[in-house]
Amino acid sequence: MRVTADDVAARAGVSRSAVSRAFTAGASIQPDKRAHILAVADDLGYRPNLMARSLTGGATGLIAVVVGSLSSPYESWFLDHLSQGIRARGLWPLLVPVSPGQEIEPALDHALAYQVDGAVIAAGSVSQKLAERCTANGAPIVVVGRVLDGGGADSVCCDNRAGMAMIAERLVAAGRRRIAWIGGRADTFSNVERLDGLTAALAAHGLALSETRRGDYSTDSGLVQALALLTAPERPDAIVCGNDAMAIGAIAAARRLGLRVPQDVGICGFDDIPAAAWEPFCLTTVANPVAETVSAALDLLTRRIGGEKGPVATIRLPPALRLRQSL
Amino acid sequence: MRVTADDVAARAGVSRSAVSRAFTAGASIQPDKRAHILAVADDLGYRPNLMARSLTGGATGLIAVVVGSLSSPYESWFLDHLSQGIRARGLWPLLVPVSPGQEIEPALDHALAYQVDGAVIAAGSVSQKLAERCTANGAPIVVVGRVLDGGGADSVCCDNRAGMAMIAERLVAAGRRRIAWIGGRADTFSNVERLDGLTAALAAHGLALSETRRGDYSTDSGLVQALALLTAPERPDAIVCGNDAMAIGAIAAARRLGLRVPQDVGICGFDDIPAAAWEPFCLTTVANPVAETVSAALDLLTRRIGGEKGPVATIRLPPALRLRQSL
DNA sequence: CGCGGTTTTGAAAGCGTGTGCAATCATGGT
DNA sequence: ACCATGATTGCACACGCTTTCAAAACCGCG
Repeated sequence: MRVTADDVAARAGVSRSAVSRAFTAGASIQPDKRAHILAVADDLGYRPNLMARSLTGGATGLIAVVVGSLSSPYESWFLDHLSQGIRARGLWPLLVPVSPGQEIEPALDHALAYQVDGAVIAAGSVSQKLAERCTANGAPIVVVGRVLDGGGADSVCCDNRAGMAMIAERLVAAGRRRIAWIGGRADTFSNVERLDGLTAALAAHGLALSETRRGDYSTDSGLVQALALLTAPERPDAIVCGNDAMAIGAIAAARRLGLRVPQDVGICGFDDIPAAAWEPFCLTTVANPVAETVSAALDLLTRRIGGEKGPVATIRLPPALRLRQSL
Repeated sequence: MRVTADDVAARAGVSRSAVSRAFTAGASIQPDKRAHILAVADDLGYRPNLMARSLTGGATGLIAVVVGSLSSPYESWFLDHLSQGIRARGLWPLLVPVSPGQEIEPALDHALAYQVDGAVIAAGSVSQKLAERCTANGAPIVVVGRVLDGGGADSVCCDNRAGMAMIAERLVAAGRRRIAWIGGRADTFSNVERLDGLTAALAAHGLALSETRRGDYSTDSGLVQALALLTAPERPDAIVCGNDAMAIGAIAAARRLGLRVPQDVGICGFDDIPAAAWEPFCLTTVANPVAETVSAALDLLTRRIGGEKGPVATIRLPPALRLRQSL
């Protein structure tokens, strides 16, 4: 039923080896014979079975992409860049979606069983053990958006502290005094670094956060937490959010309460997702260098796949302040 | 280097077949022997090579997912549901991203070479020829968000005309008279159906579109086109957009011009993406039943993969009006 | 025409797994 | 104790391809 290399060989009157060589660039085969074989193959609708090929070749051309809830604007924006980057390198993204609560390990295990050549991990927590197991299985990984403690894997990540320092400068310049924070899940790497960075930068100016609250990085949670902050007796004059989605929710909260942004309350986020620039928001935020992150991560990964040894690399990419109108 | 079934067999003192059977549910093997083998396998970090397995088994467990630009909110929202649904069925999504201009065929060809068990196509145009080739290659496809003319493949799609009829009712009920349209790319299936549906439904009320413009389904294009409409000498009192992203842009345009929504101009979209409900928008729109679409599509697909013959199915899912505040 | 040297070529040995088949083993009934 | 029955087990082949290796074909030149 399925047309194989043998069928093509028989039809073209050559051996199966010849067919294989016809499809292998740079293989030793007479040009006109190759042309003939390719013609016959095309006629029969034959394409080499990549599964079988990878059985001997060693490489599958698949990259596991571990990613969180895709309806979040940041994740999908990132995945867009990442998947294009993977394809641009002649590889294919095998999607491994993990829900926020889910364990990453069984899912990644399954992907490894597909003999992926490598993995980009942008969600979930990865232990050093897991990282080592992947490498041992011949699938180097690169972690994105966080840095592994043990240093078990290459990682590339935005410099969250530097970004927050920029925001702190801006807050001080704008004369804000009561500054509140809405973070994401407490154990998240980015949440820890961003909160820590903001606290440190404010302290350098003799300021401290007036209040901290916790959302879940969703717009809705930003709305809820900001409402709580803005209806309290002592209202903050600025709210810094752990990401843009929550900041957008916070702006909605301010509007609902009839407060003007930024006059009554300044609001800013982190990431600079496309929606941040939308007119009703005009969010002042810190641009997470997604394109650079993706290309650095894939460079690292392909180099490892190519067999490069050496110590784990940790790349920190500099963010940039995007001054719009919300702060 | 890589640990294989032979290694496990040698270490456990059994034949390789036994190892294979230990990992095959329902295979004939003594329970305690299976347990022992699994223990040894776990110890050695062995997992069956799915590439090799699929070589004999015939199925890979991979589903190709052809999807357009993921930074668009609708596409990513859809992919979120779809990828979860695929995994929930024990399958894995192989991502095939295609940029708007790109041809779908070469990309899908490559995915077929990976011996995917099936494909969900949510972007690009698929000819009947292509559909047949996929089926011939043992990879049934299901087209989502449009219906193939020739009927070469199963498809599931929202009833765009019914959705637009609901919007037309609402427009009439709200007393709108000068109604403008901002569509997407002209040749898109959804664009054709939605525009056609709106025109027909308005005609039934003796109304016609005052003006039609064309964006590209992005928020920015909605903004641009709406600005043009709203600054023209005869301003429309309602703008219907081909999707929510453009409607959001249209709202931004109205705000920028100091027009009140919906008092001065009513605006509505299509899809009911998560952002449509965000407070500054409160977009009146038509809910595209994404969850139902995904589950219907995957049901169809798995049934075909299971070998079900029969005529192509075309499932039309009913949309629902979401009355918010923009119209 | 013969010969060393350079492609081309096909046979065959894998790659890691599932599974049909025949052999083996345990079980229970007589 | 013996045989029929059914559960287990291992061998060997198949899956579709790449690649090594040695044989074959070709080349120009003496």
